[in-house]
Amino acid sequence: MSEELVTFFKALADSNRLKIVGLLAEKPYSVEELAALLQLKPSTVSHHLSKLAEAELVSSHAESYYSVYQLDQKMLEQKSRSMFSQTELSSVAAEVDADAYDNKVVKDYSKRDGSLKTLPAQRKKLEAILRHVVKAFEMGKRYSEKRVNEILSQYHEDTATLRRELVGFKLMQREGGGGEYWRV
Amino acid sequence: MSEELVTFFKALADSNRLKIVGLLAEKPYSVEELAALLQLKPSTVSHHLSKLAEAELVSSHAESYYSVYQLDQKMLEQKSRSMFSQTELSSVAAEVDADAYDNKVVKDYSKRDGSLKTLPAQRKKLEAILRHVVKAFEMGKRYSEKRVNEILSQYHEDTATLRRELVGFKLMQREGGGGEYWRV
DNA sequence: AATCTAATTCGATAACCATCGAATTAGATT
DNA sequence: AATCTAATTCGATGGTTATCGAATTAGATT
Repeated sequence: MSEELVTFFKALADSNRLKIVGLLAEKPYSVEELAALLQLKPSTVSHHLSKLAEAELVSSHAESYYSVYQLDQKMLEQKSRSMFSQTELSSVAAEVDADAYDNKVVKDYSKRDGSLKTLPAQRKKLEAILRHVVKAFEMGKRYSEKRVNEILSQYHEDTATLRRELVGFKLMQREGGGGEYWRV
Repeated sequence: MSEELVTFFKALADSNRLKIVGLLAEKPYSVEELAALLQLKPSTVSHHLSKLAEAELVSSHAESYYSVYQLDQKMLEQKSRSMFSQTELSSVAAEVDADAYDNKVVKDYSKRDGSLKTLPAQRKKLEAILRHVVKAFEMGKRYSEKRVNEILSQYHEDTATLRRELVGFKLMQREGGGGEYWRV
């Protein structure tokens, strides 16, 4: 889950919190000192520190009256190294529904009964539609051109175009002369 | 100015924008495609992309109907390398008023007339007060103990403690026998 | 030229969040 | 034990921002 990454960036997406990190990079400070330096109230600084702690960027220990906060340098280095690694980025991308685009195109171009209003002019959208349409054919089964047209006609009257494009986009194949089609 | 850093982190501090970055890491996408994939409206995605562009994380070019956005990998690498460098961190810290802590302590312990309500019990605060008090003495000039007490008395009646602590914290020095003091 | 299509901009709304002050808690000093 | 101090928590408030729908713009296709 990329929740952790969001927490990390949110923690640093505030100028006062960045200043806190900058100060703690020099040496540890108590809440009171930070508040005085940043000219904020202790309660506000406490709030900021809890956000930084949630991202594991700082930790604290008691020291007489004070709770002294220090920067977790390890975390900082680790994050800056791994943050934009290929694995990290693709794990974030993995969270999106890869079919959402096709689904939307199909939805936009379909009528209530499942037939198509029109055939999209744009290649990408046409391809999405064809990926949908081709599901009407069973894998490994052979169809005559007549049967193909019957099936396609439930989507759109222009079965010739659909048939041609399905082959063109290599979603179906046609045997040289016999006029037999199959899904690939 | 750390404004740039804040912009950078703010740009990534949103889960949908992170997903966009994750997707663009694979390949370029149009606004419409991103909107379908994230199940957001194009106007919303446009908004997100403009934030990412402001941080120079993405750029776009027109392509037929679409404006196709791509990730600026250079920027990503550069940022992840320099983000937490010592120079970057200390430049952020440099924006805070280093005297703000002393000023606050002095303010908290001073009455309207400039004299001190009490002497702080905590070392750090006492030190801040002493750094303030010592300014009443000219650099390079010598003072008799009697004169020192006169000057200190405008801050607090316990001149003996003040005098002793000023020497203890090495803000003033005292000649062995003669009883002369000077600021250091 | 007329028409589409996608992108952007704008205004409105709801959710989020930084900040504060007051009240409470935790802990140390006396 | 009583008192003091700093930290935290809580509630309220004002400012920010993610999201949407409508209107507009920019550009390509016909």
